Amino acid sequence: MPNRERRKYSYTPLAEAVMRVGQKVNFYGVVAEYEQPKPTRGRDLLCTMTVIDMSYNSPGLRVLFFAPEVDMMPRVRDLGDVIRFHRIQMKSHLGAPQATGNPNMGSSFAVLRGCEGGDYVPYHDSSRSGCTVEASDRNIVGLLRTWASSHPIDTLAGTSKYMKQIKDVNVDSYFDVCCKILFVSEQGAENNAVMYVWDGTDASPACLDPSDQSESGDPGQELWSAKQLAVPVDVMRGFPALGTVLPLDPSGMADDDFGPQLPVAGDWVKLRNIGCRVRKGLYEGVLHHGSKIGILSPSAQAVQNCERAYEERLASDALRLPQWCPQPPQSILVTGYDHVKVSALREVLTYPEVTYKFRCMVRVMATWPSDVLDFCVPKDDGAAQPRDHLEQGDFVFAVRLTLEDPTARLHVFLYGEDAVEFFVGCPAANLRHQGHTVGVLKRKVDRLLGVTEHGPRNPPWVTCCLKSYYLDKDHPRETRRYRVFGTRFPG
DNA sequence: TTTTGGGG
Repeated sequence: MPNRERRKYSYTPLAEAVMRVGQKVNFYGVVAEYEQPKPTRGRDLLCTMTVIDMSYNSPGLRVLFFAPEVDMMPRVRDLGDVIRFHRIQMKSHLGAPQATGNPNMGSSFAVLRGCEGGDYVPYHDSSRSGCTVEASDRNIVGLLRTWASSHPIDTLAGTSKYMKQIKDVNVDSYFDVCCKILFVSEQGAENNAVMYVWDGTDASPACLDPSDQSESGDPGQELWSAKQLAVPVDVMRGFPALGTVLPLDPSGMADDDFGPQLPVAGDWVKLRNIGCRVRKGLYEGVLHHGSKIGILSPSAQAVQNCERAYEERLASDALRLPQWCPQPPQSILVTGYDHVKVSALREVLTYPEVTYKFRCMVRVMATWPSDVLDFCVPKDDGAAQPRDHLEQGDFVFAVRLTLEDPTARLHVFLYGEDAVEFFVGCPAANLRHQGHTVGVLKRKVDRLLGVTEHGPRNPPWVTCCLKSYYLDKDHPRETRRYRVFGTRFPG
């Protein structure tokens, strides 16, 4: 544009910018923290970030950028990327400098990759006609890239007094968590997405929330027997084998039309200021208006720590066990296959072969039927006769157990001879005529379910063997079922 | 035009 005078911008080092409270400034910076656009109580969306440069490396400058639409605010892909702002307002908040931008007051931005040797074309900018990058701009960007390559930006990310791992979450307080997004589902008529997040650790067994009580007379069994996660098995197959997958409800962050800008599967994020609740005996993360979704680089220390710890877990027989089961593990159930590696229930659920055998460390959350009186049913060939005319030998155990470990819940069947072996000394019978057997069964089942005189149930960790099978050989995966075998409850 | 949120 030789015949038009080009506006010349001067860029202020951050150390100087923070001295110019009340003025509008232009600056370049390296993004050290970035939180996704989210709704505000006002008309605009807000995205926040911390930028640094060689003059102002720590703690960096907080930038708040408001805009009515997501596309009008900087969409930073990775920490360490370079950002340029024009006409951004310097302010002070509680003694700390901060900058606010808003297209309404003429603010504009351009974001470029942060890696050395990268090009000088912004991958996102606010100008309709494309923004200008001159030789002086390339110089600044190059200097920042070189400087950033020798200054890990990671020091800020992943540390706060609120930081928790998934194994330590509880309903009592708000917290932060660094985690990987495994899956984001659209579901329900409200089109509410659910995010499923993971950090390689195991959530503790949740106490049944009093507000989570079922209204039926059944003491909570129905809740406990609910299957987990509305995640298709094919999706779950892509999940890591171990570690809790925590569902996260972002709807509390929404404001009328806008939800938060959600990350996608595979991203690592730092969730800030989130809560937790218990639904059907399982933890669920909850975002609220004050929550934030910050991005993390795969190279971030927090991410590396998660991945390294997880690799260690995978490789160690002892660390593979649920993190909340007693060490060394003890079990009131006995299996004959103690040398066999323990599988997590997610591995059982996603195993590629449909007929297979596993050993698991689980808790028995519920039985169905819930009354041991109904544990035995007439065999098929006797079903036509009145129940009272049947011989004892005409009955068979048919019980469904809900098993839980930190990775999944699973319905398994305890049937026939496997059940007779399991209950040791309690043959199948018309239990309505077998008071003694019923008493023995009831005591065993109560111990399995962790029933106590008063207070919430707390099922003990037990080892058990499972085998998978199918009902229809033409559709083995669709009709896969699981049975307990090779497992005894002596005493 | 000047909010919103501003780490808790």
